[in-house]
Amino acid sequence: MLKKLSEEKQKLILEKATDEFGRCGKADAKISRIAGAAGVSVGVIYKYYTDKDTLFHICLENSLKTLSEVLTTSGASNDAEEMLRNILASIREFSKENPSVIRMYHAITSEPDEKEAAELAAEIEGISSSLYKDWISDGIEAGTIREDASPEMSAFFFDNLLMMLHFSYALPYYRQRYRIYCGKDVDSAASEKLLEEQLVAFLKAALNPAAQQGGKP
Amino acid sequence: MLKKLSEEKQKLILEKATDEFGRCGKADAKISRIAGAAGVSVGVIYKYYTDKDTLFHICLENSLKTLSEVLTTSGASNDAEEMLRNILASIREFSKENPSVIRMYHAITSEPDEKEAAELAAEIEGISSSLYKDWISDGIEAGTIREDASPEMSAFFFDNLLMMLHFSYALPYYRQRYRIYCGKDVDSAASEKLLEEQLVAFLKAALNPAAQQGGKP
Amino acid sequence: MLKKLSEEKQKLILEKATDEFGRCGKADAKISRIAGAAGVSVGVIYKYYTDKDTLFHICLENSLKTLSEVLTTSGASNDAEEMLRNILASIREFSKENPSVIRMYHAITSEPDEKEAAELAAEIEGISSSLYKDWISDGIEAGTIREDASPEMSAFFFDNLLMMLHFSYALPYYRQRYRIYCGKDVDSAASEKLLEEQLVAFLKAALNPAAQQGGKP
Amino acid sequence: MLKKLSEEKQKLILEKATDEFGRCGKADAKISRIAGAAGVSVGVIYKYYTDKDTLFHICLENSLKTLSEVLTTSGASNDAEEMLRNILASIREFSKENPSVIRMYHAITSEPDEKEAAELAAEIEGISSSLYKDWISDGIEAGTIREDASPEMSAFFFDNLLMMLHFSYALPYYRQRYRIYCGKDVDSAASEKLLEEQLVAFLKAALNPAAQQGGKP
DNA sequence: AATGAATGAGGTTTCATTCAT
DNA sequence: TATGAATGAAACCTCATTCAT
Repeated sequence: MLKKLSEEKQKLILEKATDEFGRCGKADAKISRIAGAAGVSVGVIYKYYTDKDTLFHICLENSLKTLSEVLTTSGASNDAEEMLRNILASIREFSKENPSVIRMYHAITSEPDEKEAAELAAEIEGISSSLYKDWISDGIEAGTIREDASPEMSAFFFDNLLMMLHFSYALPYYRQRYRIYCGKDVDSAASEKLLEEQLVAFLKAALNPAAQQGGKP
Repeated sequence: MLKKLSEEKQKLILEKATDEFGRCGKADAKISRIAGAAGVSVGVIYKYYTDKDTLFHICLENSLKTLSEVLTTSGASNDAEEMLRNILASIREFSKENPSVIRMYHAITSEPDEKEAAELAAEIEGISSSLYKDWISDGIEAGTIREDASPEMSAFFFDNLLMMLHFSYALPYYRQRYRIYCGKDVDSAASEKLLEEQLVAFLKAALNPAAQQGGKP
Repeated sequence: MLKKLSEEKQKLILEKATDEFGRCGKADAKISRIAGAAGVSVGVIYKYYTDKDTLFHICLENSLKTLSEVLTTSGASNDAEEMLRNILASIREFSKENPSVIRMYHAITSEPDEKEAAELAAEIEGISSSLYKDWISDGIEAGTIREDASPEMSAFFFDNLLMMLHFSYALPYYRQRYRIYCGKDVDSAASEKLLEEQLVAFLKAALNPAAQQGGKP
Repeated sequence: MLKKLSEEKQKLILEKATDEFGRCGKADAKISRIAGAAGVSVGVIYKYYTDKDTLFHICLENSLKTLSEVLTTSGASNDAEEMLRNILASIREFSKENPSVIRMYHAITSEPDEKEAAELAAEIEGISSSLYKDWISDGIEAGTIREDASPEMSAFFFDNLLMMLHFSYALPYYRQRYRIYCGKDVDSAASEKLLEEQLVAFLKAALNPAAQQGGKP
C-alpha cells in the first residue's frame, strides 16, 4: 500500500506519538506502536523524524505551544474573576480534549536530566510565569490584591493550583485522587460547578481577603 | 561470607532501588545498577522480588508509607498556623533528604493503567485527604475557617499546594520551574523564609480571610 | 521531461555507481546516493538493473573491461623497456583518473564465493596473463630474457607488481603504505620519476640480468 | 545452557569473528553469525567486546600481531637466499593455516576512511618496511645487492611480491588468478617447488644480477 | 544461599525494493 | 515512463531474567 503521506497523516503521527509518549513516558514508548496507531510503517516515522528523541521533542513543543496558547488567550479579561473563570473553563475543556498534551507535560517533569529539565522549564514556564506575575503586580498596585503578597510567590501558588487542576482532569491517577478527595468524578456536572465556585472563592480570598470579606455584611 | 540477607540488606536494596527508580524512571532503571549500589548480586534481587515491576511497586508502597507517615505526624498541633508551619518544615526536610521518595510518587502518577492508578491513589491519598478534610471541617465549625468553604474542595486545594511544594523541592524540572517563578533556588535560605511566610499567608487568607483582615485595621 | 533514459544517462549511472561502490564498498554503498549523484530517481536504477548485486556486477565488468583495455593497448611496443614505461605511465594515469575502477577491482578480490571468484578471475585475468606470458616467451626465445625464467611464473610476478602499483595509486590504505615505505606521496613528482626508474631497473634485472650487467663494465 | 565462558571460548569467538570479517568484510559481517559459529549467544559477544567495530579492531590487531610475528621471526638468517626461502615457507604455511588472517588484512586495505587507513597502515607496515629496508641497505653496503637499487623502493617491490603471494594462497579470487597464470593449483606440490625456485631466482636477479650472472659462464 | 555469566526476546534504526501516481 | 514515498525485513544492541556453579 503506497498512499502518499498527506498533511493529515503527518498530523496523525504526531497525535499518536503524543498519545504514546503521554501514556508510557519517553522510555517505554514504542515507535512501532506509534506507527501502528497512525496506520503507517515504521520507516515513515524515521523519514519525517530523525529518531525517537527528536519525535519526542517535536511532540513536546507541539503540546506546549498548544497548551500555552490556550492559557494565554483564555486569560484575556479586565475583570479578575472573569479572567479566572475563563481560565478554568479553558483548562477543563482543554484537558478533556487533549489529555495527551497534559500527560506529555507531566512526562517531561519526570525528566531526570538536570540540563534538559532546565531548558524545557525555561521554554515552557517562561510565558505563564511572567503573565501571572504581571497580573498580580498590577492587582497589588490597583489595590485589588493584598499588598503583602509577593507577586512571584503568589503567581507560583496560583499556577501550582492550575497545574494540579490540569493533572486532575487528564491523568488517571489524579482523577482517582480527585474522587478520593471530593467524592465524585472530576468530569461530573456537579464537579464542574462546585470546583469552579470553590476555586474562585479560594483564590479570591487568598489574594484579596478584603473583597471577600466585603461581600459578606 | 555467611550473611544471609539480613533485614538491613533488604532495606538497603529497597533504598537503592528507590534511588534508581527515582533518578531514572521505571523504564530506564537498571536492575544491575541497583544490585551494584546495594552491594549484592542480581540473583539476590530476583530471589526476593519476582521481577522489576514488583520491585518497583514495593519501592513505591514503601515510599508512600514513609511519605504519609511524615505528613500525618508532622501535622499534630492545636494551632492551625503552627500545624501548617510544621507541615512545611516536614516537607522541606523530607524532600531534601528523600528526593527519591517524592520522585517515586511523581512517577506513579504517570501510571496509565486506570485500575492500578485507582488502587494506588486509594492507598496513598486516603489518609491525608481525610486528615485535611476533618481539620477543615473542625475549623469551619470553630469559626476559624470561612463557612462557605467546602471541606473536600479546600482539602483538595490545600493538598495540591503541598504536593507541588514537594515536587518543587525534589524534581529537577520543578526546581527549575521554581527558579523561573521566584528568581532563586528553592534550597536557598531566602526561599525558605519567604516561601513559608507567603504560603502561610496565602493559605490563611484563602481559608480565613476574616482573620487575615482583622490583622490589618 | 521527455528524456528517455539515454545512453549517456545509463553511462552516468554506471559511473556514479562505480564511484559509490569504489568509495564505500559493496555493503556500504547506498542505491539512493547513486541515484542522487546520477540525477535520477531510485526507480530508474531498478528499472535497468535488477538489484544492487546486479548493479555491482555490471559496474565490475565495466571496470574490468576498461582496465584491461588500458593495459593491453598501452603495452604495444617493440622495445621491452619502452613497453614497460608505457605500461607504467598508463597505470599512473589511469589509477589517478579512475580510482573507482581500481577500487572495484580490489573489492571483488574479496569475493568469498569460490565459484563466482573463479568466473570473475577467468574473465579479468585471462587477457593480460596470456599477453604477458607471450611477451616473456618471445623474450626468452629472442634471448632478451633469461632462459631459466618460467614464462608463467614470470608473468605472474610481473603482474603482481603492476597490480600492487595500481592499488598504491588508488586505495587509501595502499597510498599510506607507500608513504611508509618510500617516505613520500605516490602522487609526488619525485615519486613518479624514482618509481619508474627503480621499477624498470628492478624488472629488467629480474628478467634479464645479463643486459643489466652489461651496463656495468 | 549456562557454561562459563572459558578462555578457549573467548579465543573461539575471536577466531570465528576473524573468519566472518575475513569472509564478508566489516560491513557484511553479522554478529549473530559470529555468535552462532562460536556457539554462544549474541549477548556474550557484547559482554566482551563493546560493539561490532571494537570486535573488528581486536580481530585485526590479533591478526596483524600473528602475521608480523611470522614474518619477522622467519626472516632470521645470515644468508639472504636462505632467509628468503624461510620467508616463503612461512608465507605458504601461514596462509594455508590462517587464511582468515590474510583475508582480514585484505579487508582492511579496502577501508575507505583515509584517516583510519593511515593508522592501520602505520601500525601494520611499519615493522616489515624497516626490516626490509635495513636488510637491503646492508646488502648494498656488503656488495650483495646492486648499488643503484633504492632501499626504499626495493623493499616496497619486495613486500609487494610477498603480499600478493599471501593473497594468492588465502583468497579465492587470487587462488583462481594463480591458476589462470600458472595452470595449476597454488596448493599443489608442483607449485610449491616451482614457485619457490622461480621467485628466488626472480628476486635474486632483480636485486643482484651480477651474482646471477656469475652462475652462468 | 549467593553469584554473575549467559541467554535471547525485543526495541531502535536502516535501506533495498516496490508500486501508486 | 519516471518518481520517490512507503514498506518491512533484518541488523545491532540492551538488559531483564535464569540457573550452573
